[in-house]
Amino acid sequence: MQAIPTPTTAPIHLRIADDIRMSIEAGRLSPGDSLPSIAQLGERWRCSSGSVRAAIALLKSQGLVSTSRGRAPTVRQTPHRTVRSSTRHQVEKDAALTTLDIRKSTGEAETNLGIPIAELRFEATYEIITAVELSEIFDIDPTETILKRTYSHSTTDNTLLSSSTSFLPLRLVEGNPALLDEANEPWPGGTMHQLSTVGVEVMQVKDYVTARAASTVEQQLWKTQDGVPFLCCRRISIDRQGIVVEVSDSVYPADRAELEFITELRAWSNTEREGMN
Amino acid sequence: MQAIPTPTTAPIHLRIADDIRMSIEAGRLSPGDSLPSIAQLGERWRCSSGSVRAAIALLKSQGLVSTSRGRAPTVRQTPHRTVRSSTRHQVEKDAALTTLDIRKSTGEAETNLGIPIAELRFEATYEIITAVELSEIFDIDPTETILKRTYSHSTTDNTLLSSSTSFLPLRLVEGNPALLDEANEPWPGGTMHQLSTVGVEVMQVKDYVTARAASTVEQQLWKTQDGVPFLCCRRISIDRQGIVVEVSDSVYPADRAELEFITELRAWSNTEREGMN
DNA sequence: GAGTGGTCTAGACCACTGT
DNA sequence: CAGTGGTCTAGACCACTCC
Repeated sequence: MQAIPTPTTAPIHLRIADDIRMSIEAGRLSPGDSLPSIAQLGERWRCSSGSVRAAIALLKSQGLVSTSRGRAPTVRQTPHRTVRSSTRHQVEKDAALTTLDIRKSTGEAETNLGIPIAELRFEATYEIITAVELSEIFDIDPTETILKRTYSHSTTDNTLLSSSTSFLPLRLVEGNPALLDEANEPWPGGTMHQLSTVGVEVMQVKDYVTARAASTVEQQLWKTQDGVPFLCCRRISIDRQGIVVEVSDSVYPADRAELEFITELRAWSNTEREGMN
Repeated sequence: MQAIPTPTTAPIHLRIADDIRMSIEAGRLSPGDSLPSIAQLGERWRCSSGSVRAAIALLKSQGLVSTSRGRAPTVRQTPHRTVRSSTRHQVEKDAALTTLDIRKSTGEAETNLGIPIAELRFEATYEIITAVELSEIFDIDPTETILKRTYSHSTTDNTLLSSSTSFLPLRLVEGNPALLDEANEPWPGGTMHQLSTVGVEVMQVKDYVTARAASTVEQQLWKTQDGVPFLCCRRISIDRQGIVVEVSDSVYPADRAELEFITELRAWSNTEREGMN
């Protein structure tokens, strides 16, 4: 990550972008500050506006700069990241066996996204599909049926705030018809309680995290800026018998989200500790 | 994520990009396939090559398409993702109290990046800094000293394969002078064993994961393509007394890495389970 | 209304790939 | 060598912001 000076033989738009990037990293430009206008940069670097635009476009795709019509480019303001913790798994499990009131209130704590509830829209859609690619992960036949549930929260002006998809083998949940009706959402206590109604206790949760660039549609739905990637999280829930009972996919705009995972380690025994060094 | 048709009033480069994206998502174009050349697309859409270039640039920044000089653009091949599991934390802790031979071999298993060892270059650099922004997380004075250690693996042709930075309060480790000499790296057994030599047992590890777009320098160092974001992982290790003993930052190109975190849940007691319904 | 960025064009030159 | 993408220019028109 050392500072390799951009060679003077490099394309002009890369040299311009590098110069601006260095100004930002050195603190000569702070978040919110305006850059020189494209025309001014073109004069300073003695090049056409097209080359300056290419430089600005690069910085936008790297998340360093924002632009909008009629205003000079600005150094991007990064929003605060909300932490989502894996401790929710245990909290939800603990709440699953409590009263309706407690389940309701823990659910509300979870969906607190810093927006007044009145301006929040919740949506849940149920659909029955065949396993196909999910058959491997559930270890079932590709022709078996699966309940696919999609959840989202958005503001009243249609900005997505959360989005996830959950898959449950239909055979597992059809014992309780209430679990097949999306009108029962939001279900107090969430999936952990839903599964408890058909005798399933989740003992282990595996989270798989990666990231990818945003598509144009995602940028519109979440109202994210250029250069903001998405975190993709696949959660696999496993029951007492080691059977995969739920698979859930979530996405988070990476400029607003941070995922916390806590690993408790087994203590060294005293005899081991004595032999240390 | 539904298919909103791009309006015919939208800029031409967005319509072109959307059309190509739909062809890829519908499977009419498979990874590795060539797209029409920029000139051909310009004829088909009756627009200048500049607009087609803008469309292709957008698809590149979204990770869908690759280009290189002299060849038509192609649908990008996604490399396989290597899983890095949080179970390593326990494995390293268990190994810390074993023999030198076992510690060496578990270390080798960890650094197996699918590259012959002979073509792998390991680098470790030690440096002593003052805490400044890290003082809060370590709960120490900003003027206290910290051992900063940077690690990297690269191929013989200078492509980064792994990169991480570790911070240890100097006061914690200066009891063992061997811990202050980078010539002792790679240390068999890693940080867990190093800490054991000064009587520290890590009981809890917290991982914080987010992502951001790649900078130009990172793209060169890791030889990643446009549109590949980086996963950023901050690991905080906590000892028996609840004190933060290590902070470690790692980055991973998101097209090659997937992080696994396993959460074991406490069982419901039998009396609780009987009340289920 | 002056200044800004966004879109688009037509054309030039260069570097690289394949045959 | 023909065809490809990468860089760069000069200029046009439009949409938007701010004074």
